[in-house]
Amino acid sequence: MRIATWNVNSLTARHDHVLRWLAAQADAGTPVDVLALQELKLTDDKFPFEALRAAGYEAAAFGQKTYNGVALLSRRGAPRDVVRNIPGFADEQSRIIAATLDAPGGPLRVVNGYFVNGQEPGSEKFAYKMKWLQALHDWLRAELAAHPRLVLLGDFNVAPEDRDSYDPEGLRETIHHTTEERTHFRALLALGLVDSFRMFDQPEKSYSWWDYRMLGYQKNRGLRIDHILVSEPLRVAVRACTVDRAPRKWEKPSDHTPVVLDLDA
DNA sequence: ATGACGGTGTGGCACCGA
Repeated sequence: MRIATWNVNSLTARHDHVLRWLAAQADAGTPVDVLALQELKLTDDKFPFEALRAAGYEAAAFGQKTYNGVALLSRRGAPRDVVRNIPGFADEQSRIIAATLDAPGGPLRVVNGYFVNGQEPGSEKFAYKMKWLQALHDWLRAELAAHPRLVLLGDFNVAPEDRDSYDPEGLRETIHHTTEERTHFRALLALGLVDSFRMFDQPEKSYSWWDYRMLGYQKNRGLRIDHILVSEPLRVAVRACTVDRAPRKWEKPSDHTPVVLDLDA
């Protein structure tokens, strides 16, 4: 069971990359079972359900015009019991889609999030980020109680530790690096979630996002802000978690690249 | 302190992302 997350920075612009990457994974003998997408930047009437079905995936989408938007793709049947955004938290922006998906070891609850960016500490957007993170935390407590086999993944817009940033000193207490954001990240772990990437030895300077500007990717000036967290009952089933940098090298890439979880469940 | 790059929209640039 392979589960991946990818912020595509417009599904319209990255439609071919998504299909190409899924096909490449299948050709390599390691097909992706579930793919969580963020930053679709399109409305649901423009979502490519048919093209994905032809590629073997059923999808649930939650889009909006121009900004945000999330989707879950599954090659093991249609997503069930779909929840859009955080229940009880009024939000104009499409940032969460959760669903139950079939896996060999039983159903999995998958929560896909495009977390708020927050722009700058002290700004209104940062305040929104803090409120959103608190609401997510409070809702996940109940979601975990109802669904012990849970995966939380997506673009968290938080670099959890210094080693998740190319310049932790120079960027100290700037966006993605603030103590407040990192405290929220640890609060999610305290609910009983594990950062699957850090269950394993990883190459130093492993990132999932690189700025388009100033040769960010070529210089490996990146951040690890895309994460896959698993609930405690799933921990023993985790086989690997890796960053696949291949699509970041393709022509007109997203600034994010996929993170992949290999789960024996 | 600013802009660099890229996507979107109904534009002649501005806004947003991270």
